[in-house]
Amino acid sequence: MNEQFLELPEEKRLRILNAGFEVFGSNEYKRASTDLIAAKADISKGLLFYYFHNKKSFYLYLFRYAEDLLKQSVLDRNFGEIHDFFELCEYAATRKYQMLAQNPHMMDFVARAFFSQKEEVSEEMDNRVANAVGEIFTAYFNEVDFSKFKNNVEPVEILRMLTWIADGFLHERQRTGKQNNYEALMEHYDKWIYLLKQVAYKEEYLNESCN
Amino acid sequence: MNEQFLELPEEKRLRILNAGFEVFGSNEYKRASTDLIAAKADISKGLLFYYFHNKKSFYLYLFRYAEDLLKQSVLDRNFGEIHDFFELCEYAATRKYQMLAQNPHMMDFVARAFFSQKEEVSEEMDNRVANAVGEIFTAYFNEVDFSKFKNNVEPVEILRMLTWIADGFLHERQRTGKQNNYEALMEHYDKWIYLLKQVAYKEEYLNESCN
DNA sequence: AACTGCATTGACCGATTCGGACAGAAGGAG
DNA sequence: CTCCTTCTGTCCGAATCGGTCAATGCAGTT
Repeated sequence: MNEQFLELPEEKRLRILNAGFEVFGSNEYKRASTDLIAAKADISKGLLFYYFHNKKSFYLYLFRYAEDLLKQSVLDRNFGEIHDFFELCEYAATRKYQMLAQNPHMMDFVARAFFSQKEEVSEEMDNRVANAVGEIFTAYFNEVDFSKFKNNVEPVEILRMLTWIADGFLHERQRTGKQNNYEALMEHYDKWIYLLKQVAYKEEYLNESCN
Repeated sequence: MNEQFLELPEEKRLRILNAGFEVFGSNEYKRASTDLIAAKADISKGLLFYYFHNKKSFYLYLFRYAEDLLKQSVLDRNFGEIHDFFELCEYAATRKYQMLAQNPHMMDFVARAFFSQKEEVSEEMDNRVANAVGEIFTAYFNEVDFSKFKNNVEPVEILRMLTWIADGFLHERQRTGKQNNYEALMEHYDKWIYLLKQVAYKEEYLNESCN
């Protein structure tokens, strides 16, 4: 990468990055053409290759950029102060879907990068991906009071159900071209939490405030 | 389509169809190359174009073929005799995922055909898709006794949650390269039904046999 | 053996697309 | 005007694709 790229006015820099996220996010690597990226960024292809020596180095720059942004967004420390399982779920979901709402193309890019196997970039990717995933989930639920759960209910199972429901909800709305999907999601989220809390928590914990 | 295609020995005919499902199922239309289809079917490209005059007509033949198979599979009439909501859910899921297990490539193809917008085939597709979807869900839950539900619980919400959980489960296992995904799914399915029944049904219906 | 008719092959073609190179325009600073 | 950096648009060789077609193989008939 040409260092001068970092000196660019932010508006232009983001235009280029977002064009990359969009095109790499909706096409596989080989078919994501630099022509299209340059067009979406409203610059010439020559300039794109002036800042990034070749296609692959641009792609890898985008990946590291997204990686940083994601880490930075996930690893705020507020979650350490939340002790109720469902409260923490809701907090995490809020943050996750806020980010999705703000950077749709970036998340497309990340999702695709995740699943790109056997492509020309994958060699360099595989290591990075493996790391980025594991780091997160270990610490997250450390401060939660699991004694509220019934003995025969596995908290992690409830978490997975909740995640799948939210993702399914979102996926269906996107498929049918709906709007305001993230707002709608968080509206439903409380309801799902309420239902799952019924079956997961011991009775004496069911009446806690859920604002 | 060349009528002689139908006269082919079944093994060869299915080889060609499955190659088409696989390649169209994992690439978008333009990038799904007839070279690759012919190679996977173990025939020459010339022969493929001998049976199907061009790429598009082959694609459309595959779509109609899949459409027929799906309808035929969904519209058996057993579901009319099931009156318990969760029993019917499980029955439908079993059939759905049996089909998925047997025809993975075909379902990839269908899924992709669903989402292909603005591609060269889409004009011919849009009508067919719209029809195929609506026909199914209206009749399905007609014979179910909804009086078992608590008043503040919406059956359709429970169904959606169940569907999303199952799809999420399956997607995660496929993503992580697991095996025997459909068997594992149906093992978990009972557990999810049990949990959701707790919150959905009135108390007097909770002790029914669930074999 | 020779002929016939059809299934099947694979080399080939023109069109398109792509990554990348490069000559030079544009434009500000002195 | 000159110099320098930024930026453009065109061009090229390589690869890929849908589709064609002359040639081949091969079963059946005479």
